[in-house]
Amino acid sequence: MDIEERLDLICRKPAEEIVTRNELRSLLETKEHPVAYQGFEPSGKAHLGTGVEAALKTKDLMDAGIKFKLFLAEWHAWINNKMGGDLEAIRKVGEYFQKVWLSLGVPETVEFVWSSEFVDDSDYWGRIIRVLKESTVARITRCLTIMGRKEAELQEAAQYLYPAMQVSDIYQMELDIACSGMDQRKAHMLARDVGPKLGLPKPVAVHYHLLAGLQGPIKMGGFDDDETIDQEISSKMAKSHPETCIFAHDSEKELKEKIRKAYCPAGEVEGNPIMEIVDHILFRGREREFTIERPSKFGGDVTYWQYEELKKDFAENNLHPQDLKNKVSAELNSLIAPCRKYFEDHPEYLEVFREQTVTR
RNA sequence: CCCGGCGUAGUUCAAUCUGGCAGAACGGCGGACUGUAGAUCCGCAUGUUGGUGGUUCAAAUCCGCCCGCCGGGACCA
Repeated sequence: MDIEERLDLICRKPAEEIVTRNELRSLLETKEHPVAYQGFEPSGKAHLGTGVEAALKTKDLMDAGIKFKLFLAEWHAWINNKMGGDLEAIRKVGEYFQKVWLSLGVPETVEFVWSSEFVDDSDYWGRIIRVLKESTVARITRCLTIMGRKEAELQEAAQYLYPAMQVSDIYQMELDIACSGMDQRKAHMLARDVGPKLGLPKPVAVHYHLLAGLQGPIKMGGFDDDETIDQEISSKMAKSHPETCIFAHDSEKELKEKIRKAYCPAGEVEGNPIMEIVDHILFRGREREFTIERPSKFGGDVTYWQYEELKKDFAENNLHPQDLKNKVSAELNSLIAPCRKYFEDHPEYLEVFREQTVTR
């Protein structure tokens, strides 16, 4: 695989923003196996974003020859009051997440890293203090939205530690690339701003699209100054709203019912969660066969090879939402089937969710 | 430890002062309209009023105690 092919693989959808593509190219040119990571707060069940998209993107980078670390940020989850702040439960959810990703195709050679592995390292905390000393309170405050909380929920002083910890994580693991959803970009920008001041390299950032919840667009505001990004974060699929969130191991029945109820206005592509799934999960910018079965009275079966063709037909009302939904249900069903199967065979990993109430 | 505020439907809150059938909005569910969903229209259900004891014909409401959350203060050799 040459550099351009590797570059395309890394930048492939659902990737949405690369900071910067040129830096990524020169990284690939100068380093045989750059190191990347993606961090998560273990909390709640994995869904199409935290499970499927994360696994797809991890696999892309690994296929492109990147050494990949999946980081399970137990302490961050604790600060963010996930799983009731119970580190024991958080750890169990982390083990569950490992199985989700592996079942969805992440190669076994991935490295799992836990934040508890280096929280007793003074270098780690020393770097946090150095990051904080290079940052103003205002700057850190603006980063707090990476925790996915609204202003009213940002009341605890411990939360101010969070962005600096995330920056310190990047250097602790000696990463070249920080990969995450668009909602984490402020942490990576902080690392890119502060790192050089501390004599540390700027990480390349790979940010992927946040899938909308099945309810469609929500205008909440307050997550980003950029209106498009703000809407993307506001509307994202969230485990706290299970009826508009497809979990990585939903039953076929649950999956179909959720898709059936999903917001999907005919002819409207923007803010359409079903179209987002087609674009970012099913096509992902590549050519493939995508055959939609239709009764002959509605035009009979139709095959698309590119998302752009499908998008054009949908926008011109030549493709009805109902027919598209049927296809998306079937595709997603087979995509998540291995994950569902894994937890059918290993139900013990789901026990942690039995007693716990869902936390955001 | 002290002072104050608060605790009511899934959620945000009203009703508390002045005791008299516990309500609204949003959300949810069902139906109509759509070859999906949403929107719209029609209809339905929201509940141990934090717990407990008391006063009263009658308590979400008044009184006692307890629990929890929030804010402030005190303590800090």
